[in-house]
Amino acid sequence: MNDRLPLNFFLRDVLDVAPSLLGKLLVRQFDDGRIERYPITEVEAYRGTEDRACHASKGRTPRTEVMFQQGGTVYVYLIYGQYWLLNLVAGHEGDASAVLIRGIEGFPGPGRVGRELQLDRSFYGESLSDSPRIWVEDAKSVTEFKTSKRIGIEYAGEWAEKLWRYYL
DNA sequence: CGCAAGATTGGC
DNA sequence: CCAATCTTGCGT
Repeated sequence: MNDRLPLNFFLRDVLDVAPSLLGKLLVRQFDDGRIERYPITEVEAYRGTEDRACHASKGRTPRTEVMFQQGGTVYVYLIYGQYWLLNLVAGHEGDASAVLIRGIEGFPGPGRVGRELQLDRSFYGESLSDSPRIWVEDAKSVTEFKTSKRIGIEYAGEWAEKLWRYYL
C-alpha cells in the first residue's frame, strides 16, 4: 500500500510504538527524486528522562529538545563523529521518548541505516507527517518478533536490563 | 575553555 | 582488539 502513517501512530507510549514499527516501510525520497522503501527490521525504545540510557535523561539540552516535543518527528545525532543515527520521536509533549531505528531490510545496524538514507544534521526535527524526504508507510502488521536487552548501553545500570530492543 | 565519553563500524 | 572522528555535556 502507499499510506503514510498518521501523526497519531506516534502519539502513544514508546513501548507500543517501537514494536509496531517492525515491518512498516521507512521511506526516503532522495535529492534526485529517487524513492526507496525499506521494511524496518530492528528497533529500540528509549523512554523518557528516567531511562538512564535515553539521551533525554540529561534533561532539556539543545540536542535532546526535540524529544521533549510532541512525537512524530525525527531525532538524529552524530555518534563517534561518524554515523548519523535515526530515531523517531514518540509520545506526547514532555514524554521525551524515541525509537532508534537499528536496522532496515538490507542494512542491519543503526550506523548503516543513517549512511544508506544519507542522513545529516538537517533532518533534526523533521516532521514525519509533512516531510517530502522521509516518512513511514503502513504495511501488513508483524505478528511475531523477538526482544532483547538494548545494545551498547552498559553504562545505564538497571535500565540496561530492559528488554526494549525489538527485532524480526 | 579543555576533556572524556559515546545508542558504531570495519579493519587488523 | 582497537582506531576513526567530532559533537556534546560537564567540570575547572
